[in-house]
Amino acid sequence: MIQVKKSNPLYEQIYENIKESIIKGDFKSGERIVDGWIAEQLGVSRSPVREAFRKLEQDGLIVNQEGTTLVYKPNVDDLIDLFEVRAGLEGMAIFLATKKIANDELEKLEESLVLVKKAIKEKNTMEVIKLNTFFHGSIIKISGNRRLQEMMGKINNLILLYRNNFFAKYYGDDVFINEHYELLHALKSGNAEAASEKMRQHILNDLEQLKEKLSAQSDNDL
Amino acid sequence: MIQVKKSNPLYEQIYENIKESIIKGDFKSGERIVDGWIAEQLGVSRSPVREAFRKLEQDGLIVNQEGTTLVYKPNVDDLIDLFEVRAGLEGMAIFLATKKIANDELEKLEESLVLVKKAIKEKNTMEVIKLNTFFHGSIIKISGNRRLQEMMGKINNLILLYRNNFFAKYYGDDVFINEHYELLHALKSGNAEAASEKMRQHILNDLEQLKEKLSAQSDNDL
DNA sequence: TTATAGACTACTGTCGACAGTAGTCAGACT
DNA sequence: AGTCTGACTACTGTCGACAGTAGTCTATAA
Repeated sequence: MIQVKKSNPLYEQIYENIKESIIKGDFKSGERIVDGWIAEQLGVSRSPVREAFRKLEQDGLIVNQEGTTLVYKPNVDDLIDLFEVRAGLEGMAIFLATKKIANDELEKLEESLVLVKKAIKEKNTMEVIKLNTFFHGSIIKISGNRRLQEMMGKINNLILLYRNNFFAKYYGDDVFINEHYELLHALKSGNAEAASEKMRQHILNDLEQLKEKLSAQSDNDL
Repeated sequence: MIQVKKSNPLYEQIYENIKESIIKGDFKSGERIVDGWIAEQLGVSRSPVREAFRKLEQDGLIVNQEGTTLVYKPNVDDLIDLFEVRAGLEGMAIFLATKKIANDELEKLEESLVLVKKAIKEKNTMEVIKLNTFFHGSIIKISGNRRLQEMMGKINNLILLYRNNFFAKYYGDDVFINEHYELLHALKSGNAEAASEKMRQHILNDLEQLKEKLSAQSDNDL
């Protein structure tokens, strides 16, 4: 069977492209972006760029303000909202995951916690973030709920945007590792309600720490 | 101060317009829709319609399939996912609401439950649905989390779409009223964790009932 | 009769153009 | 000097046009 890769429409490619640029920080938060500029830069007409804009708008990554469009600029209140939503969704994710997680998946999670302890000792921040993301991401995936995965993807983009702009290297205090162990334990024991409640608390704790950091460096007028 | 209403761009109006048409069922689930048709019908060009499409696509109300676009057709698996997400979000909503609900808001909720009992007795289905929606919607609003409200709005649209297409008159068994009383009680007592857990169970129970109805009338090939 | 090529059709994705508008700047008037 | 007016500019929203393509129908060939 011959397969031909028929490339995605431009507006899709441009959508992905801009999305990445925003998350990476190439387009800065609050900055203005103009369809014409991007069109010119990419050597295409404005139509597909505008269609990409509409998708980004719906993702919340760009905002329309009286005709001009700006890159989404997270503010503290919104960040809190996002974390709370995250707490709700991930709480549900682990609730579901508890009921269907396989042994090898449990082992992988446990391994990642061992690695994280090592990375913390070595002060390897990037590795810590990566493993932390892996831990949360795994549970979301194991939940098996596609909608939930999709929504968490979008939420994480927005939170990431915030972190990239203000706390590039932040990964919370090291208490999270203990909480991760507790989560793992709840997963093992099969107590979905307990796991869910722990996850919510874990994420809300993370939020509290973030808030403290925020008030500590409130010179960043958010 | 003179105020001039500068009307929204066409693509916004068209977006709202189509969204409503889909939810109301004027465009049927799974049906094909073509930008050109809508453009012609509205007497505009295809550009704003296409931009509206991109927004709808991001909402999940329409789906792109190899170049053609179809109205989203809910299937059972997806409905389950949606309900689980709903359970997560509304669980969080009541968790937050518990901590900030005012007395008059509690009273209004209680009133609505009294009215619902009456409506059930009178077999006034529309009224039951309306009050039920009010109960859940109030809690979401009281949570004060704008993101959560927004996301629940979209989820409810998708669920509504399902109901409109398959269970126009369904509102679950009457047990829900007892569960609503329990939720109210948890709200009053200020026990956020308990309220949250109850809400999740309440919604998952609702899902179970829906599933039963589904298998009962499985002639609807979803 | 079935299969195949060719014409026709309808739709998608993209383009370039244009009107309206908000903002900027320079020059004229007080 | 300050401010008002008008020209100029840049951007947004919308339009009509067109190429490419997938699907349908018809007529011809095996």
